[in-house]
Amino acid sequence: MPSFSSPPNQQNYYEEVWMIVRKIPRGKVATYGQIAKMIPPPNGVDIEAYKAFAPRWVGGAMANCPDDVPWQRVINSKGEISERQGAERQRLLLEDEGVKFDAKNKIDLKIFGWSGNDDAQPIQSKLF
DNA sequence: GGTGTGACTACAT
DNA sequence: GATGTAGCCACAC
Repeated sequence: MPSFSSPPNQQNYYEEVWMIVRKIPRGKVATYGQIAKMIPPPNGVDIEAYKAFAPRWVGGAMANCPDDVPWQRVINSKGEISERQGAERQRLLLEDEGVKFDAKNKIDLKIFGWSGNDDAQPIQSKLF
């Protein structure tokens, strides 16, 4: 596997990515950039560099994710599945979860996009 | 130690 | 909206 990251720090970063991905509720999807923004850059990494490459690190995390991580819920910023081996299975898994694809095989992030707070469905009577 | 590359994104044209 | 380009990390060869 390519694995453009192996150091302990990066492995730890991977675990953070997986933790967030596991938090994505069924029927919702998140983008690489969205996940990247939820995770602070590792120590020693410039924020600018992180901002530019974090999405790829998330992609690397997905490439090495355990089987219990719903990697299929992680897509690119366009709301489409990044083509690769297994992309077909990814679409099937998402459809099985209730995620709908449009004519262009794209997902409407306005509907299925994950805000990052799965336990805050009621906008009322929550914190604040 | 230079070069290519990877499940990306944002901005410009 | 579809292309093209910049951004700039870590790894394999």
